[in-house]
Amino acid sequence: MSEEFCPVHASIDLLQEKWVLHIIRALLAGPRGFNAIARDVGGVNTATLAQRLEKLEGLGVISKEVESTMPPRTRYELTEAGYELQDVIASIDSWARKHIKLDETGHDIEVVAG
Amino acid sequence: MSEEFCPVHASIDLLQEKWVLHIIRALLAGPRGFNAIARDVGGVNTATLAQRLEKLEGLGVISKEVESTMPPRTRYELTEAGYELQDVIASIDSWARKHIKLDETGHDIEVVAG
DNA sequence: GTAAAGCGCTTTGTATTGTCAAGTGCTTTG
DNA sequence: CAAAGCACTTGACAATACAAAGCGCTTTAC
Repeated sequence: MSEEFCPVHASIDLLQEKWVLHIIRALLAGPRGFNAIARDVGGVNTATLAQRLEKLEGLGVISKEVESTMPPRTRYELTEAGYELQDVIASIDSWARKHIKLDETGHDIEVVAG
Repeated sequence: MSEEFCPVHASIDLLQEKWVLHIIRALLAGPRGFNAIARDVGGVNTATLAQRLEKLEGLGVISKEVESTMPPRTRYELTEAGYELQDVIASIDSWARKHIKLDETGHDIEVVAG
């Protein structure tokens, strides 16, 4: 019964969680506060974002620093390990620019060979 | 109000959908049938898998070939564009091997600086 | 000098999404 | 000749994400 542990499978499980890649991409541009991440990511709801950030912090991908409680000011940034995810984002970036286009309607996406 | 289109954001939306990266990783090892993908991916339910495959086919990331209807035999494989996602999987792979470990309990994962 | 906007969240419903279990009709393997 | 495998579908259920409102307080904006 022993499912042997596969780190690649585990990290895909992590990265495919909704908003995680978006959050990492946002933080690669530099440290940010809660609402700034929400804006950069676009369309995430704050309850979900709070929970994702908490999880990523617990895992050691990002770190949270409370700079002041009142007025509230928090700083999220990538840890050393988290920062190394830049290669993943970079390869998504170059794939996307080569293969992702808008279709004729302008509403949907298509993947082209180009 | 015009949200300008960002292909990178759009492709993250695609790749973060549950099971998508696992499916692509499985198909990078070669073409496979429906149940073989399910086994490689591990833990996906067939209803969800069917719908993910249909979507990926519609986008042009994978192609489906029905080899015989009875007995049923189908072949899914990556398109040219889909195959180029190997760089994404490869960078996840090398990040994972460097940074993902099991914690002491053996039940949870942790991200280490290493 | 006061109203509005911003900060980092939490809370309460509701909608969307994924899951479980079972089942289909047929062939090949044991 | 029963059991297992193929590629799925269906329907009821559970987990997840959502929108919207609100908190207590400061900093801008008029």
